[in-house]
Amino acid sequence: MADGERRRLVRLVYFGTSEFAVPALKLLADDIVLVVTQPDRPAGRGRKMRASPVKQAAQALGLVIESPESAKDPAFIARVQLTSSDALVVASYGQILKESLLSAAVRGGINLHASILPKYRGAAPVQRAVLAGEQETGVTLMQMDKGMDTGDIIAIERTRIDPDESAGELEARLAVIGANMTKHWLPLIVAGGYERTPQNNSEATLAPKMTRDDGELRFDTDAVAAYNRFRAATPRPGAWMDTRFGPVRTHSARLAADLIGHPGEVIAVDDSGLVVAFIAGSLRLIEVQPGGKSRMSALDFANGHRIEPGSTLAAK
RNA sequence: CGCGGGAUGGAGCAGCCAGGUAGCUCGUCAGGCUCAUAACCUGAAGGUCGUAGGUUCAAAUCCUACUCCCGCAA
Repeated sequence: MADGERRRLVRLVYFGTSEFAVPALKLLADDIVLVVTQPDRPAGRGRKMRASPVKQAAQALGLVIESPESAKDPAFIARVQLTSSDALVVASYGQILKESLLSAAVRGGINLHASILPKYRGAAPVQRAVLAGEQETGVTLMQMDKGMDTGDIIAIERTRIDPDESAGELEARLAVIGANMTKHWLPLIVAGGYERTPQNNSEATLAPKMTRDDGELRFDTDAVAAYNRFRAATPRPGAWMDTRFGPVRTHSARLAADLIGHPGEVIAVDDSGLVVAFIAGSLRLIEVQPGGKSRMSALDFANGHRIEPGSTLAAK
């Protein structure tokens, strides 16, 4: 019954933490001898301990799980060496892997990254690409080295970014694309016959983690930029506006480029939402969430606060 | 015990601080207007004011406990 005792043609150690790493985990599960993910952390209201998405998925698959506080821990590295695996597959794990750890597997560390490297190296490649208004992105499979997302490229798969796609939706798509790509390439990698192309470091850009402040939609910014920001911050860390009713989260919105008004001005209120002006255009708010309340349609929000066209949402 | 907001007809809110006829914007239903309408006009239905206790002649409103929801911070 013990999965670890079944004879395997390919032996993988899988490093991952976030939702992005789940599809590949499921696709490769038959070859995985050990899953490594970040330890449970207090999260959410009441600071209850919460397991990472990868941990939850791994548990459901009945896989062996390790959650070292630090991946640099010599004892942990020793355990990875004992798995005598072919490769370490890494997807949004959240910690730097030392060279001594990477060398614990025959083919070293193989990383799945959600951008077209060398663009958007770092923690938030999908969100940053959407924020920048990119029309195309992709996933890269690469040979890990000691740097952050600097290793040699093995394969890249590109995809178009839909103009209305949120970072969350895009990331889910990329996760599936990346999972299939990894599944396809891994046998070739394990066999050893694969080409690597060094990254052009002069074209590299960084994609640091998005903070709550990165999600603020300011009325005095360009409507297109604000819409990109909304898409980039959805669902995390969340887009919000500072209004005269306090902070209001924006869960769903669309660009209304042809509706012009003073920044913060309410252009229209109807069944299709609440249109508020930015610079050179507007956003149609569809679903919002005032502080301390549940999410609601923008129309309900407008009804409750008697928001009428011509008034402003801007904080004084 | 991390900080804080909230619970009022189907939805979103006001009323509470200075206890004493349940209000607003929508939705729903009926009728009217119109070639017609998701538009407009008129009318109607619909609430044990989160739960349990307490104070009071009287509690949505004051006091206590509890349940549930949410924002922030991590």
